[in-house]
Amino acid sequence: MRVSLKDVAERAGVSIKTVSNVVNKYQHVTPAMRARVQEAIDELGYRPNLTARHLRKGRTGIIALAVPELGNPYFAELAGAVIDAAAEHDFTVLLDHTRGEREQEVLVSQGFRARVIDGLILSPLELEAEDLRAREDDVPLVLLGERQYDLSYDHIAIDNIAASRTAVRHLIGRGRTSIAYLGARTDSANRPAHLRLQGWREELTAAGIAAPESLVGPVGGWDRWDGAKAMARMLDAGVRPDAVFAYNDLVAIGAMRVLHERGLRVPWDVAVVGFDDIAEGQFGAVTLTTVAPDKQAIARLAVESLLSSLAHPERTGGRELAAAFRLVERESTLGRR
Amino acid sequence: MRVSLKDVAERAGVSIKTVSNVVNKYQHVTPAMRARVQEAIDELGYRPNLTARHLRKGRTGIIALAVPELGNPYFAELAGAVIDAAAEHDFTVLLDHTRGEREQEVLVSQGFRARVIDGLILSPLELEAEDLRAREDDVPLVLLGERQYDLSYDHIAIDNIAASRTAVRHLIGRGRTSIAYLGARTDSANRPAHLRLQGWREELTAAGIAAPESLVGPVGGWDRWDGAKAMARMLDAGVRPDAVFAYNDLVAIGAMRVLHERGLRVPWDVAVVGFDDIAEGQFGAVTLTTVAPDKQAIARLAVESLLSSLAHPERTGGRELAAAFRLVERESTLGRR
DNA sequence: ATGAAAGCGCTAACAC
DNA sequence: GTGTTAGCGCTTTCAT
Repeated sequence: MRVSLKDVAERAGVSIKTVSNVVNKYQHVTPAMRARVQEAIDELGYRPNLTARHLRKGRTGIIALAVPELGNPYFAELAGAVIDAAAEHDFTVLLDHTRGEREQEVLVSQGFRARVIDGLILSPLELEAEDLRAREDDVPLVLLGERQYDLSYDHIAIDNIAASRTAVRHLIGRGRTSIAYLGARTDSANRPAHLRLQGWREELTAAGIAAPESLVGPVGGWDRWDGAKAMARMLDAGVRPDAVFAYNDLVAIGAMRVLHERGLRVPWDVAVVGFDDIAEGQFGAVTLTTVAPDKQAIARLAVESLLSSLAHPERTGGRELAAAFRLVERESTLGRR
Repeated sequence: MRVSLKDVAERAGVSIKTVSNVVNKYQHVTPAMRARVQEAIDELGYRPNLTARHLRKGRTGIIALAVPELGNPYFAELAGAVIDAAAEHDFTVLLDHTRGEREQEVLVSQGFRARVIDGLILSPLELEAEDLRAREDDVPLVLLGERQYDLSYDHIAIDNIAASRTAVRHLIGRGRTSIAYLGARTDSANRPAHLRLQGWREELTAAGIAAPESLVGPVGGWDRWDGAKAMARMLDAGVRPDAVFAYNDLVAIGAMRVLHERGLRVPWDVAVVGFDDIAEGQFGAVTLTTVAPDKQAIARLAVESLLSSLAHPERTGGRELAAAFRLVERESTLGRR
């Protein structure tokens, strides 16, 4: 069996408490005693049992992060940022993915997948407010992303409407007049993309440009293939926009592939703007202009929100925490020749 | 405070043991008793404290996965596969990243970053055999990837030499005669890419084709920018291969970008093969031919190896477990016009 | 089939 | 400054 505090105490001929004091770097221990205990620790190769410590303190030092899909570079990059932000506070991160399925998201929010955590950061896609209201788990929860629930949980996101308007404004500034939006979810249960769609509509309207439904491309998901299908469907319907604003970079990349296959040149024939600023957009034959959310800030805010909930359990959340974003201009929206 | 077994026992008017029996679905409990206890559980909203259970059982149900960088889609996709494989056995996954730095890898292997885990899956880049030999942590460890240490830890990888030879053979079969290898690490401490480089060399030699050092492109890392720099350097040196075999897809994508910028057309002027089969390779103006390791198999083997170590601690590892791979042919190696 | 009690390894009051 | 002890919530003999 592993060596415990007790073993070390016996070896050093002191009490358990003294060993504990040394291990926990307690101030008031005489140097001589510290040295003696340390020697016993080294000889026995003692390593504290964190599980026991956790049981005693009621904290595990682990927070969970649940995202829809690690295959989406945005979430993979975000996960990396969360791991770093958590490490700053000596927390480790348990990672889970939900495939963007409501059922999985409910399970995660209820703690059925990981129940040894001090807090949970969840990026929901399909989760409903009622699911959250029915939540029985008392582990602190922070929500990420477009969905807004107006419940007593902190919510971290960029201003999606403002970000979308910035993207569309950029396209308008480049002289585009027929700007499609790719990434609308039609099924009533899915509202995440609504803010970005709304921003697209608002900005076009403000500029006095038409925003017909024919320029709104529905998708079944938000991956590259979904973008490709949506773009193909729009073109097949005889709609030929001179610009595309996509829900995210993956959809944009899928759309660009189809435009390429159809002989439409980006940005000359069609300009494209994505959303997320995944590294992939910096490469390819045409680099991608995109809205870049500050992932580090999102990660930091999420972790800090959780830690503050841990420190002050009585303080209910419900805050809207906004992270910054910026538009990164690349080749996909260069001016026409 | 949270409700414990004791609270439920009092409410139901039974002993702790009986409640425990119900919670753990122990067979020999009378239906009536079970119902009574269950009622108390529901009323009080009891949820077992896993930390306490872990302390008692000496297991946490958590395994850790440490990869170099989540920003590399290969590792992100692999992480997703590991999470799924672990979930099959009711384990959750703690994720960490090392940035491919030896120091970080040592810390992780020693358990300094996460010490509440039942096992560790580590994908090292810079870690040395001596680091592993000096390892004091007794948590079961499984190694992933190209590096081979021949120590008493199970190691899971595809046959890198065979995979590389398959890729190079494919290029030769397409009529390419000047095939560059992009992704050699020159600093002596870094050998991960050696197997793939070796495969490249072996296959060319077997085909009677020259494999001059001028066709070996050194890199500082294995990201897109590294691939771009390496390709640019080679072209700047006046070397003009008609094919490129890259260490991984990211390097290949970086190289393709430079080829595009220089007006060299893929696959017509230069064919390109990558390694990893990340989703990104299926899109872009030119889709990428690549060696596809079976990520699900790798994840499954890693998790199973760990569980077997847990079940049989006496059995030392040291096995070489091979996962399958296949060549996925896409546009980047289509025949010449 | 159910109960009593010990103890996993640790921390934190409290005592000396 | 150091020792004693209770107890975190659970599982697990051992009784009954």
